[in-house]
Amino acid sequence: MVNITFPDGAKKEFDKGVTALDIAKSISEGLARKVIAANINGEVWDATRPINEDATINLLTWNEPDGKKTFWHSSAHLMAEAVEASFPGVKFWVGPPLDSGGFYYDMDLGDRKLSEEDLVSLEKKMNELAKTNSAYIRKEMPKAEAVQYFTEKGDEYKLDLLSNLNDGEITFYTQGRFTDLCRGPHIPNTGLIKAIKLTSIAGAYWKGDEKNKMLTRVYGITFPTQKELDEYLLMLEEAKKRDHRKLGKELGIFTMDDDVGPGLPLWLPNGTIIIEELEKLAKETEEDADYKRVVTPHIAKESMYITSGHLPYYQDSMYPPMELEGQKYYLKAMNCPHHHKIFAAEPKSYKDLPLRLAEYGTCYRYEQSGELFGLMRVRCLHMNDAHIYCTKEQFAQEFKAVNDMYLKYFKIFGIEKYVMRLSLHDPEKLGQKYVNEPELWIETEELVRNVMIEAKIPFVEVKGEGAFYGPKIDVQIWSAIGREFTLATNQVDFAQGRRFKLEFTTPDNNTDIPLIIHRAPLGTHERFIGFLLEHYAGKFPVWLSPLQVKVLPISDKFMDYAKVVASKLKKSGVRVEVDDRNEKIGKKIRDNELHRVPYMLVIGEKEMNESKVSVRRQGKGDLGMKDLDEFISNIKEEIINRTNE
RNA sequence: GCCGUUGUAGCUCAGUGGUAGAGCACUUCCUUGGUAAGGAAGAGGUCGUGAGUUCAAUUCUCAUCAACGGCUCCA
Repeated sequence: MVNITFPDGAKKEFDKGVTALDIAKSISEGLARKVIAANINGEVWDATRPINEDATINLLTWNEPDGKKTFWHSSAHLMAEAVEASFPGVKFWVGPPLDSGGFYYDMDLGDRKLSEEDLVSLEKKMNELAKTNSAYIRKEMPKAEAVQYFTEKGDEYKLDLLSNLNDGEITFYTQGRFTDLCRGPHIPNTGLIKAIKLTSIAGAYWKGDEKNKMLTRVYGITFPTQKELDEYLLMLEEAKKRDHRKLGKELGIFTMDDDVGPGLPLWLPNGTIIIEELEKLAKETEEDADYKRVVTPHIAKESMYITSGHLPYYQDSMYPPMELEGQKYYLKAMNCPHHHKIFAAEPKSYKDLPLRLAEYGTCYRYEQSGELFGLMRVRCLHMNDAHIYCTKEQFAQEFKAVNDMYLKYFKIFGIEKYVMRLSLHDPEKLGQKYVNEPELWIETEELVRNVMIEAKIPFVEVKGEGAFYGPKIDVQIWSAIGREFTLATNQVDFAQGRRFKLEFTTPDNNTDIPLIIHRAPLGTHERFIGFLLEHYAGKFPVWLSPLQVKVLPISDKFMDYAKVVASKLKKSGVRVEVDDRNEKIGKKIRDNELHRVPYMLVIGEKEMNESKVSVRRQGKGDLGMKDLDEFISNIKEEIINRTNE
């Protein structure tokens, strides 16, 4: 007998060799039908795997993340079975579930290419195979036997996987006619997979290394019911409507032009208003925090980027140099070297520190063509940049002050869905991707970690995401279609101060090198506005909205009064236009609702006679008649307070 | 940069080996209408670009550019 402990602490005895599925059945048939896998002593197991020792059990269904993952991983196997049936000789690499939902499988199809039609027929095949209710059968295998199996098959990919596994930890899974080397776990049988959608075909480098062969990756998603698949597809449609590329065009925010070049957005008048509002916010905030503004050129000589160390570490991301008078000049990809030169322009004392130099700097980065993505990833960017030069003693407070500034901004914009990431170096890439100062790395990373812990700001740590000159706190966000980006960043730099020979005189009349904080709480205009478009679904709060009020006369009899209203608003500093088209009021409302104009003022006979306006709020409808002066003072307050509605 | 897909009017999209169509937007006219589309007429495209095949190419082939979905890389 084995003792099974349930999540609520209840204990029960079962025969040795009992499975999670048996246990579920002992509770109810309904539950047993829903069980996907089970957490046994903290490890996710097949629901059909015999339990031979006392254990704690947590039955996993579709409602648990691990249940979903198991479901999708098994779906990947089902897809592989369909692929193998359709394309004999195909070799598989790995087929994991995705945190964001669904799964993929990487495969080597030789010279064959998959088309969209292939996906449709594969889906059909998968549905047929699912209906066979084939069990996923687990089998342990000695390493030698496994190696022999794949050697005979000529499967170099699975042999590569096996080379990292030890004897005794190798398992195979078989469902229907498909057998795969797999750690598992899997769902009990294919019949649980009721709704299948293969979403896309893509190339993916083997082991994620661009030097390796490119495999074919097929993405898909599955659900236990058709309804859930339909809902998922609907959700994708909705997400596409939020896409900043679509909204940016509809709302006249930015445009791209082939003659200007890829990744070089042109900011239209509406977008420029948003830029100017953001800069106003940044300048106010930075002035409050005792930053000093500077302005620097867009280019610099090669020698500066040799000094900074950017050329060895960053050259691939910079536009190639132009040669003038025997000198090479680079377009700047970052503002820091220019700012360091400003620091160095005059001798500094400890009394000058912390020195905070701020600039909305224009930078150019030669991003690889395939990486460009609307406004989120571009080649010309305007960075909410500043560099803080401080002593080691001042560092913690300065770094924390930057974090506080982030949080203050995020509150203004109502940004809640983000992850703070402590981005660390990768010791294996010291000297290549990261300056070769192992002790300084550890020391600085600890410094940053402590600031975060003391500030009680939750964060995750990721190795290999640091800047070449030091660790950083990145704010990670997700675009409407689920792509991850760094929105804002707060970086420590222990390297460039020394490289630029930046010094200050200490109280005891010695010299020391400042620590440098690189920070961009509002990231770049490009990415930030791209993000805001999606965050607000185009419905900017009044203070940010390119057009704040549209005056809608019922007919042109009221045009003169409409113009008086508009001119009063304009004099109060409100961005306003009159809809003077020869259209009915319903049409005017519809068009301005679609353009996300926050306030519409309907003007007719009543309003004209009483010096009033009928206020309509975008997305909310008619708010009723108000005195014009009352409306003006309300909206001005909303603008000044940067009310986030 | 790599793999795949796409490229027709300002936007969304039909379509064809014999020099192109719809809806919306736009212009003009009628209409002067009270909270999400009033009516009519009109204008607008050398079908991404370049070459090839053909009597004939927007349609077939190749190249190239760009966008999109991924991979790699990053604010």
